[in-house]
Amino acid sequence: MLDAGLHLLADQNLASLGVREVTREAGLSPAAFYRHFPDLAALGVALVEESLASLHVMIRSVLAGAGGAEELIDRAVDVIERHVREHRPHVRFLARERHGGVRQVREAIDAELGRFAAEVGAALALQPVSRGWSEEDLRMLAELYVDHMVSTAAAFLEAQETDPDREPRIAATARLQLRLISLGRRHWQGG
Amino acid sequence: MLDAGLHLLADQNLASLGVREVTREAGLSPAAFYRHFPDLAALGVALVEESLASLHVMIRSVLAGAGGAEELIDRAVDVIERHVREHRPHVRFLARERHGGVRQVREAIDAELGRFAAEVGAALALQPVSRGWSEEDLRMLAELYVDHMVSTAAAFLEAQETDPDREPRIAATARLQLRLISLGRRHWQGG
DNA sequence: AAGTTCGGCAAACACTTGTTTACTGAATGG
DNA sequence: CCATTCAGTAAACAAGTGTTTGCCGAACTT
Repeated sequence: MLDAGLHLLADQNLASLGVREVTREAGLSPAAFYRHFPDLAALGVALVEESLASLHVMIRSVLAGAGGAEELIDRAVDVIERHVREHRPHVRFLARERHGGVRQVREAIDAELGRFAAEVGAALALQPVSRGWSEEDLRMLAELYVDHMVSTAAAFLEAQETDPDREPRIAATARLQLRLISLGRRHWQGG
Repeated sequence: MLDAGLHLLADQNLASLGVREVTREAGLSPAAFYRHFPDLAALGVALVEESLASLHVMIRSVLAGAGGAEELIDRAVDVIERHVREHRPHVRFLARERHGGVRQVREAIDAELGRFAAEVGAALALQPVSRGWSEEDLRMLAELYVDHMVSTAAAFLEAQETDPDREPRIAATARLQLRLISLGRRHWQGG
């Protein structure tokens, strides 16, 4: 049933999804839906959780494994690109519903992105470059990285669906931007 | 009729909007809708144009007027915050439909954001800090700024609607991030 | 003054929708 | 072996949907 919903959300958004539509796609009767969810919003929240499991795995695989800043940047962009390709429906769902019409879902996504930023912040604190950084500065940097990751993922998504030739250019741009941020980071002093 | 649509899109998204719904809100008969638009998608595109007029004004008011990097950053964040407050429905519409379910609208928004980036890039090229920058580097910097502006605007939007106390913190974070980017910019050498 | 466009209406068409109800078979547990 | 939960069904309900059609008055053009 989650799969059916996710499939329909390829070119629709949650608020315009119908109970009957979902059950039809899943090959079930309309009433069957209510055996599993009270609402369509509930189905949405379930999809958020499903989507973020894979995201957490991804972020760890970026932060783990050492290497200089350059290697880390390259690996990050590669991982994002591959993740979007391999989990397109989930990523699309997140991009679409992050500012979508269903409050519960919006809040679930935002809360989880916040946890992401915290995780990234903790990882940044361990790097030598961050010696002497205040909590606030670390947090703002982590948020900058997360926002950048989200934007990049969304750009990959759109490119993969409409014009795959644009993909390398997006990757190149993202790498340059990360390099610039990392440069600013090295010269940062006090908030 | 545009106003009626915009008002309904406060807690709905375009794909789940109905012709009858719009005309009812506007105090007209359903058939009247088709006198003005063939589709709901067309109404969406019209709203995009309406929304971006005010945005263009905003961006010029940031780029105009000289001043050091610090003043420019402060003014940019202020202008964004005020713009979101004064054009909330339009901004919400853009955030929601940027990755929404209606292809035509998505494309219209993306095209316009691209033009934004070009405009910002041209303005950046005039600043002394950008001497020796390649076209590609300027473009990626402009995109970074535009993406950051979009993220910040979305954050303001959510904060203003759910918990206005968070607003100053968002502004502070955005300023720090812009400062860090501007730092990276000063130390940039060659792509 | 005659004609034409413009923006509006009511009514009708055939569907689709969310949700509830009462019912059914299969698995599960004591 | 009996009871209970589980996951499913069909049928019905009232209400809402997109779109077309034919009609109408006002405003503009010539």
